[in-house]
Amino acid sequence: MITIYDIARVAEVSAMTVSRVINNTGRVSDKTRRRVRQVMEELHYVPNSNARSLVLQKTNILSLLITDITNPFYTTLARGAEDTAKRLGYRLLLGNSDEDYAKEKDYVDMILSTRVDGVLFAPAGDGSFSHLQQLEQHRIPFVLLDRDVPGIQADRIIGESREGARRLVEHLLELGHRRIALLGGSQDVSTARERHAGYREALKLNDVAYDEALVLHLNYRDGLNPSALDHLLGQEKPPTAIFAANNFIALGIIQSLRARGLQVPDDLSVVCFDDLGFASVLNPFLTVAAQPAYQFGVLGMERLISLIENDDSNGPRTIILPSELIVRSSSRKLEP
Amino acid sequence: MITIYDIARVAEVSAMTVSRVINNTGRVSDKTRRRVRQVMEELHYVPNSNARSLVLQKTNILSLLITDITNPFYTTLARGAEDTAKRLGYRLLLGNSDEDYAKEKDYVDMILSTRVDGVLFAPAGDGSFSHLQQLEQHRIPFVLLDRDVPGIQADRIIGESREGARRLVEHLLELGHRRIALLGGSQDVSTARERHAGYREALKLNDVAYDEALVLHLNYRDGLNPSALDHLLGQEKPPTAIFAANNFIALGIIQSLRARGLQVPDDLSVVCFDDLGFASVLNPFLTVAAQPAYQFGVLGMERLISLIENDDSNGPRTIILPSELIVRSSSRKLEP
DNA sequence: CTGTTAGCGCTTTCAG
DNA sequence: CTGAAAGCGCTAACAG
Repeated sequence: MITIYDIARVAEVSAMTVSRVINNTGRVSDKTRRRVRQVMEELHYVPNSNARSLVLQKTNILSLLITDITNPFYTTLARGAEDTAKRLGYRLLLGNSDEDYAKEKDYVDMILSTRVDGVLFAPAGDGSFSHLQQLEQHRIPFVLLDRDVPGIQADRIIGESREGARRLVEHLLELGHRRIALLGGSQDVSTARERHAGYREALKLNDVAYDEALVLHLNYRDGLNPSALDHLLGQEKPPTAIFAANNFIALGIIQSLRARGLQVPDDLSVVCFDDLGFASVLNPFLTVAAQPAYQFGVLGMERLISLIENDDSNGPRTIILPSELIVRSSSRKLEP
Repeated sequence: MITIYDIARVAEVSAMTVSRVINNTGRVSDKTRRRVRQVMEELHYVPNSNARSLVLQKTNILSLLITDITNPFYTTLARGAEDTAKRLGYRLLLGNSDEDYAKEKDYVDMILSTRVDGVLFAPAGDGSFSHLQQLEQHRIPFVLLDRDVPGIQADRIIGESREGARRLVEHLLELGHRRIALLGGSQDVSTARERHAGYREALKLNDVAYDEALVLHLNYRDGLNPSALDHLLGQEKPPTAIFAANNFIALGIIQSLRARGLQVPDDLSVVCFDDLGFASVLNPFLTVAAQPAYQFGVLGMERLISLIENDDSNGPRTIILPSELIVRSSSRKLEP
């Protein structure tokens, strides 16, 4: 591996001068600068950023931690984050926690030992608290993405989960539905709680009683098991519509319904939070509250970098991104 | 930031002993080991992997370079790569070239300066040659993913593009189609060439003349512009079916067709290479040659790591992954 | 404008 | 079983 000393020797200058040329820092005569540059090219020199990081105490690496690399919401977000990191001159270390606290913990340890300059952190849930504390302890700047974690003071980019949920449910109410099931996420996750709250709010505003029998708390990745579905549909007054707290839960329930011969929206209407990316282009089917996933990534990354570079810390800032109600064909008017 | 010297001081040993405890190397008495461990915990010590990398000349970082982070083929692949890297104890630096040689070059420079231990490289095309040469020059092990680059000798994981294409076209031929258009990828990309070859092969085997007027070379990301489509459909004998060289080209053409009031498969059949992930679950519509994307990531990563750890270089090895023909409803029998 | 010295945090010798 | 010295590749601080 060739080092600045190698080019220093060949170019007949000191290593320091080479360093100056590389970083465009300090004054170097045009003549030596040119000579050094040429030798660097000839020897195919590439700076060693580990050595650089070690002395500068700055790695120029940022980490993006997401909970489900399969979900178009997060991949779109990742794209926004990646584009922005690249644009602003940072490298990106990717982590995928699979909604699993143990995996998340592993990544936090990796992140710590890598001495990344900052973390874009989509937490698995409230249990991420201790992981975020670790980051705080080590003074690693981070921005929370998509989900809030009680007890953590930090910059964050979050969606209007409650309002979005309310609008989705109100849409169903307007279509005449009164028995609306909520397939919610884990109560451990802030967005799931908010969407639950939005659901209740919509019912209340429209004088529809809240019925526990219509509410299930699931996992954003796995969805629903068959017997729970049996139970839900086997009630005296079964639901005529379903609000799924995210896209994957919706996909799961639609499949399960089909598997037992029920059609959407003919037999049940289904709406959900988060769009499906290009899948919705191919087949505009699901009625959704679409979040600006790409913007989550861009804004989060910009905020993180400004936090790092400008020590921009006049109190943590929260950016709230609205969602858009997109009515498609998975929801329909309830026949009397 | 706390270092081994800090814990050495508190534990009243030398830094070297601390290092030995961290790495479980050399002999250290149980008593000191325990004491050191305890101090590490108390002080929340986390090793600095930059310092470590610098002396060890090994970073434990691998890079995954893909060409389109939006495409489910690559995100699924990324998931396989990420899972495997984590399982085998490596960190993953992600890069997305957007099928753009300039961006790819930037990432290669980043990779070089990061001194990653290896690269999983899905090249943008034949023009990636010089980038791969750079890696060779710096003795960075890499595995080629999905696409081949003429002139580069390396391990690679590629799909059976030609056979997959042939089967898709034969499927259309069996349905009675004779005027089959190819919306191919750039001739700069090995998979596009192979799929083109498979298309010709299928026609030839079935005594159908190859007609240049039915063949377009596009970009895997962007697809087709409207005037080209006009031209294609405005021919004397327009196509009755379309073979799209990848999923995104297929999505684009289906949208364009819809935009001018044509229905798939009623007016034209459409088939393509690569599946659409969960989109196909929601709506099993497109007839495709599905590639085992996750396996691409897993096998590529395993191969790369074995290359690094076992210097497993009795000649580069090529792993060829088959694709599966999945017939769905976007292709149908041609009415006489 | 250019060079020397010291040190970032760690591990590899080599001694004890 | 434990420690001292040297160096990985680079840059900040200070001289000249």
